[in-house]
Amino acid sequence: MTNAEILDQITLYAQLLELHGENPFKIRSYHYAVQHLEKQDIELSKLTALELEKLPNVGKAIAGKIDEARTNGQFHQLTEILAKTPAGIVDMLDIAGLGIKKVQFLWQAGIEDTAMLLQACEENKIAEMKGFGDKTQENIRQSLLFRIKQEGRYHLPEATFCAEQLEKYLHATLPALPLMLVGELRQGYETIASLQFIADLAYRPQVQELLNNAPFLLPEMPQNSLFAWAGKVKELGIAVEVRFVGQARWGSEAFALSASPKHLGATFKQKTLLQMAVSQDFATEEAFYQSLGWGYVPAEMREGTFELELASKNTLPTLLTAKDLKGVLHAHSTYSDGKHSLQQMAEACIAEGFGYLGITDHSKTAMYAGGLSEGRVLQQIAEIDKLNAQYPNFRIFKGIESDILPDGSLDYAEDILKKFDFVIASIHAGFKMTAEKATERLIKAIENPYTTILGHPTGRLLLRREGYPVHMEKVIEACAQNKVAIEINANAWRLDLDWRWVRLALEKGVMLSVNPDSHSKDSLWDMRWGILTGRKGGLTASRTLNTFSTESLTEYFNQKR
DNA sequence: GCCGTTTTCGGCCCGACTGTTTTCAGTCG
Repeated sequence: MTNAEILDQITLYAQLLELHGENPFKIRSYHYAVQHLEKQDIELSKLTALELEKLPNVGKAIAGKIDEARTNGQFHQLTEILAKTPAGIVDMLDIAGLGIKKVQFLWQAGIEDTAMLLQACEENKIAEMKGFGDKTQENIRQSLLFRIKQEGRYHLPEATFCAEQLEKYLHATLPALPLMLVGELRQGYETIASLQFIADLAYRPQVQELLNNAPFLLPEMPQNSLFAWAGKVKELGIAVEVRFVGQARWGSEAFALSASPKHLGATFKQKTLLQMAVSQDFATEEAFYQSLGWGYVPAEMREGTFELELASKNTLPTLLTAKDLKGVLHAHSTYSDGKHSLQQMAEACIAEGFGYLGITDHSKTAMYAGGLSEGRVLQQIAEIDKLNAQYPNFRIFKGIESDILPDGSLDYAEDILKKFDFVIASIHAGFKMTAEKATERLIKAIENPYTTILGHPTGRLLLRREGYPVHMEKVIEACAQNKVAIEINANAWRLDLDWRWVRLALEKGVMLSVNPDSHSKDSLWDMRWGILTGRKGGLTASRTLNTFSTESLTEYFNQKR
């Protein structure tokens, strides 16, 4: 059992205790324990019961629950309290804008699930309840509608994990099986509803047999069509489809299943691309594009927009790949809310073959994340100097993720700001803004001479909350004017800048930076999700800040300052 | 429930923001 799974159980238990009116101090100690354990670089499932008890903020009671959870899957106190709580109430705890107190109140009022809650909102009943009001009701309604819209969608890492699991599983028995990921995951969308593959038709009986017996899959009934296997991944529920295709038509089908409707519907000599592809047998997608006299369009780019013209003129760019990246910008350490020390982060980057790390802990306003006071900034800078002296072929850049304050200013005075090599400016609080206000706030931060990179421009959390509304054209224009790069925050919950804006940023001459926003050394390669996002928008290595060599990046930072 | 001790009970208690209120409760990062 992973740390996250164990800690999720403890957090849920604490929420339920609060819902049932337990002592607040007791509840707080569960939250404290989780908060501290999240930052510990240890594997909970590997510690002995005695070692667990010795951890800070963990005593006999919590150690016992962790121990039971990892052996039995769930500790019995959680099982019991869940049995006393309607499932719909537990579900409500996840809705943005609803905390324990409000859920408690709704429960007492007889509203026991989200369907009832939505209906009550539509009937204007929530606004009339004590402690609620028009705005709260509307916020709840919006959260519920957002959830409904996102239902059945998954973040890239979990979808990718399932896809890789399936590939490994089939190849374990059939190493030579031609199998290819197609569909939305291959196209690199920010969230995923289903996994699609094509497999060689000649292997159909064996593959169907294997899939029907896969311990992690649930076949759809009735099953076993002649051309496809359908089902879902048991635990996650994500849909899976494997289509059987002969080698002769492999390219035709791969193409038909790995492009957006607009790309498929684009016309070529009075026919759509889809018609062109399926009316003939193409063994490879390359052969299909060649038959049009076009360059090969990578699956991520097949959106039916700018790529069509570039393909027809054979001027498609060579897209960014993982091996182009020379370093990591935007990472946190134990100075703020990261899990690993500055030195551990640096050494993890060295181990991955990177040439530099731009460390960017939170700034002082981000109290909840242990943001750095001026004193701590100076301390960190001193440590960076010391470490840099130790590493001959590696460089730590002094950075900060500075909060953009409500008025658009940055978080430190000039004497501190000028000590950094670079500054990522991000909004972390005060999301309730009109698009005008948000745009103005961002532009003021972009115009600050110390801002090097604009961090996660909309603040969205995929499948969880919409970002603040932004007039993105204006923000991109301001970045172009002020030579500020824009981050593609590669955390799979963000992927912000959205790929739909990458092209405009490139056209305006804005540099992009694929940033992992790492809070531990294990998440440096979250950058892979950002690479996908960039590729969808046509991002190339030369326009990506962290493909620069250490020397070029130093020069870039110096010029900016 | 955890911690720390003047060692077995008493103290623990973020802070900005929002939307309710009419001085504050609830939420959230």
